[in-house]
Amino acid sequence: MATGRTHRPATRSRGIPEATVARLPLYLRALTALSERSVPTVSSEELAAAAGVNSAKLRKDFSYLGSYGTRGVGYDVEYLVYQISRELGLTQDWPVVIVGIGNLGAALAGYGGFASRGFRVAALIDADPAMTGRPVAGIPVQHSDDLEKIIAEDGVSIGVIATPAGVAQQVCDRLVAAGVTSILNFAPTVLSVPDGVDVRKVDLSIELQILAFHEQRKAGEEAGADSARPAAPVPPPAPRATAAPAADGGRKGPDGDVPAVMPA
Amino acid sequence: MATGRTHRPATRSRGIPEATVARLPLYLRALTALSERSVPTVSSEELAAAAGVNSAKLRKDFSYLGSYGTRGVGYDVEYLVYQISRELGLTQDWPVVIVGIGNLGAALAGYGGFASRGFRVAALIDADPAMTGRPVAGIPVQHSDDLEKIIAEDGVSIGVIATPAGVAQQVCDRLVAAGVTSILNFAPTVLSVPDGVDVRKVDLSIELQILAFHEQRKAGEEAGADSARPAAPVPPPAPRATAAPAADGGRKGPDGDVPAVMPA
DNA sequence: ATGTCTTTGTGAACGCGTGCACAAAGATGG
DNA sequence: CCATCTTTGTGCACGCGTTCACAAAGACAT
Repeated sequence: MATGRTHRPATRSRGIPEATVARLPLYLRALTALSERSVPTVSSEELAAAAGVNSAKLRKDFSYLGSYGTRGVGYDVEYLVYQISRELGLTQDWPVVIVGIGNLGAALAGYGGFASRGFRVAALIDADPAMTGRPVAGIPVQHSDDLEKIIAEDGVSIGVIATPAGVAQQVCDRLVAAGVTSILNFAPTVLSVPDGVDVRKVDLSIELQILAFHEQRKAGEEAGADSARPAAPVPPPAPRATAAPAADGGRKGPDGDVPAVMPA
Repeated sequence: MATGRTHRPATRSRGIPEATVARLPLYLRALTALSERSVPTVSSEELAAAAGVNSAKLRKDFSYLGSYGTRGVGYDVEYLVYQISRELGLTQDWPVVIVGIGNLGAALAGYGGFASRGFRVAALIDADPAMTGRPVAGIPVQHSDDLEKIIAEDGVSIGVIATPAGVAQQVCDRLVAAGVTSILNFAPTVLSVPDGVDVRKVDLSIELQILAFHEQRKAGEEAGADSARPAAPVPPPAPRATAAPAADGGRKGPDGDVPAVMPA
């Protein structure tokens, strides 16, 4: 799971719960597949199975959008595809910039799932002059000096950050200052942004750590009870005299995280 | 946000809530950064700010692990790093295989965040014979014919799927049959797995779609009220005579999704 | 030793999300 | 036109997660 929204604590935007919004793309994908097989209608049961969710949940989700089903029959596939697309804002074109063209940035640039959903890679941006002009996935990389100009000219409102963690906040600041109001962050850092800007983050290592937790549980289910096998349990240490004030200069935050996503 | 667990509906594993488990890696990252700056202790307030969460939430999260703080002082950084690492199972070595070495698979193979958290890339596997033997991120790619052998020999229990959507379920089945019990799925498909196997998925395009939803809302906040600007609202269509049975052959599911993550 | 000050740990209230179960709606057949 | 059958849409209850607010615990100064 890529996690967390940032601001907008629980403000269900106009009656559509966040949890529902997060599932709409799932339904859309399943519906698109059905559409390509020319299936005219689906029941909530079938569609729920295809999307991997509960059918009651799916019906309730759709009920937030309106009454688009027909009792005794199901949902019209094409119509539902359109309605969900419209609700998600995919009927319009969304120019996107990707900043940080390392391995990950390059993978994102070539990802087919974007274009097919109305997202258009407007520009690839990297700080390395050696990258400038080199085509990645058919798009020439531009230097980060031109970041503001690119965003302004193309009217970009969505930015993807695939830089090393150390520079992610700076990049974020520049994107926001230039007019970007939605950011997808792949750098392992907590970004701070002003109100009105949405941030979603994807941290690959976090997902693995969650899996490891469950894996460990499965392994230790019927084994050694609780005795610490590793060497040093380290008893609760004697606290130092003065608590470190940890004078953090403003909001620069914990940028210097260990590994960078990409050496860019 | 990478989303969703699959099975184990809400079974809080041994008293630690899922939501808390999902945040532990976040705390660990912030603590590691502090540790590298040789900060001896942190208050819940400071650490919460660094991790981007509420301080009360953080304290409650830690309370599930035990009473590791000192009132009036805060938490000992090193000790907490150790405790969280142990809880997440990061004190042991986790061999991981990555299947599907396209752009994304290659990016994952070179991702520094894995090794530093106790994850070791045991093998890279791809179905393309042309890839076999070629080193990616210093690790030679092996052919998928040897998948079962590799998993058995290395005792791999965690698999990463970065293949095109069309083959993800087959790959998943082979991984599970070979003994893998945790899967991180990057392919845009719903994987079906037997009980006891954990699946987490990361869908890049879903994250963007969620951002687009909020972006659209922000844009249309004070504009045209509800009148559909796009061309075809498509009135609720006249339903066909017979509902399509959509005879789905078993659980193969909606594999043929539009774009593949990687042409591998 | 006593008082003050800081910070943890948690009881309790609240809100969101989920899932059950069923009534209403419509299709279909006679 | 009526009966039956399917499937939606939703009222309701329950449980998890979040947040507030505060008492208890310990550090520190005098």
